[in-house]
Amino acid sequence: MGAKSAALSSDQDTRERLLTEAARLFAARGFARVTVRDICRAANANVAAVNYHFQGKRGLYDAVVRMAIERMQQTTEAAQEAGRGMPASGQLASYVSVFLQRVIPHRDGWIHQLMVRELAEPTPALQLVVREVLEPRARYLTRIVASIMQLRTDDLRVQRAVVSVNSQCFAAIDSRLPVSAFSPTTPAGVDDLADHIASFSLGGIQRLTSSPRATRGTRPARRARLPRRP
Amino acid sequence: MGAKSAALSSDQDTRERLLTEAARLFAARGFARVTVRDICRAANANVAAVNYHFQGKRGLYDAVVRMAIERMQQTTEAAQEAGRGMPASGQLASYVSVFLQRVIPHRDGWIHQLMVRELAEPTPALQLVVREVLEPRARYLTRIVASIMQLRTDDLRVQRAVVSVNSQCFAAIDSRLPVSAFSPTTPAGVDDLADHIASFSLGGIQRLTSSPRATRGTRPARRARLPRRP
DNA sequence: TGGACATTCAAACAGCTGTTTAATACAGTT
DNA sequence: AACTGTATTAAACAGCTGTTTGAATGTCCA
Repeated sequence: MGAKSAALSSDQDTRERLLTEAARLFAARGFARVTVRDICRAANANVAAVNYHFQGKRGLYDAVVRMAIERMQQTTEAAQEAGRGMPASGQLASYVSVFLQRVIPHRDGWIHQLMVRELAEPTPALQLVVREVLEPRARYLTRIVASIMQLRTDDLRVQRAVVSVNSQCFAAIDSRLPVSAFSPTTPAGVDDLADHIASFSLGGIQRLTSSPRATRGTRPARRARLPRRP
Repeated sequence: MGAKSAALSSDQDTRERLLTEAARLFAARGFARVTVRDICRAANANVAAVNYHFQGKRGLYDAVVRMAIERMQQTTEAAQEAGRGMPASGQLASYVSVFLQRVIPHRDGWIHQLMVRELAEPTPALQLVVREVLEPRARYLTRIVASIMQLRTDDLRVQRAVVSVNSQCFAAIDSRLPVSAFSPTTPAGVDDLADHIASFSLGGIQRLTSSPRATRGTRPARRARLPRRP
């Protein structure tokens, strides 16, 4: 290989520097708002380097997404590992906790910023993320919830409960809205939040299980037919 | 006014046509991926029309966002109206139901597509959306939840519960992921989903209320000042 | 050494971007 | 009739976009 071995701009080679800076920039500003020249300037590389190493801007982006997927898979694995041997409700709490502890603080930030953007303007890469990360996580959670509710994993009530849990986790990740008491700053705060989500969710699941339909006595009458515009 | 009265391309004038097509396109593809020329072609208008009527692309986008805000405020109002006179738990269910019924089906789709994109790459307009739509909704929900839990509205447990409820509603809106049993197609399906979210949430709230201390030793504490960002 | 190879570089390319311009058309008023 | 202000138009503008080029590097192995 013809690397310049040492000296000069950095100790990692150009390809790696491009990858690092591209991840940071794509996450921070989105695919369309980052120019190849931005990335190359940040990575101390020539404009042509992106095309040389990644066959274009899109190729570089795909490489970044693939990098993100790997990291997310590690998180999935860790979250499952932490609950091994526990009862289902403990696994749920454990999953939520590990998930938040890993994702909220530290510097994994760029990954989820990137994912949020990818969801907003999906590229072919999104399909890969869904299959390799999101679906496995959902399957794992589904097994847990089904176990708690003592229902089949393909029961609609189970699948809805899973989404209810998942959506809370995602809300905790979204740093998009400045609002929300869902943005803890300390590790203890993250633990607190994880406890809340797990507890809230277990309560919700319990309610669904005990009364497959309807709410306590406080049925909201029959639904007021909504008027209003088409 | 110097409109061509009738005939020709359409019966609404250029300004309105631009607004309509811009809303559709911005929602479908995002701000950066829509060109002024795209919009003008779709609206049968000249390229310069955008600058003439809206002082530029950004001005047109702002106008679209303002349009979206108005519609969303109507939804907020309707959701609150529907629960008037009910007990708090009924108001919660009612809020969720009206919210979903209005947002999920039919052709309000562009509004929330637009919001998702705005969240992903915020413009100065986002601040307006937060203040005029999101915060009022959150305040209303907060009053309801606080009433159910019999706690102050500024109690951290209340605010977290509100986010838990809200995040489920947002998940139901997000049509971004093909996945999820959260994507009903019929009005009855929407009702079902609304029931689920309301029920799940009431269960979660109940659990939080009955066990003030979380599942672990961590204390929800008395009104820990909410961690504001520096 | 000298050729083979991978990598970097400055420069140029073609294309699209939002915006401006200056000319024109047309309704209503005087 | 001429004047006025609004609205539309085709054409051009300046700037940035991702990508390509062809020459110049440096490194390794025969």
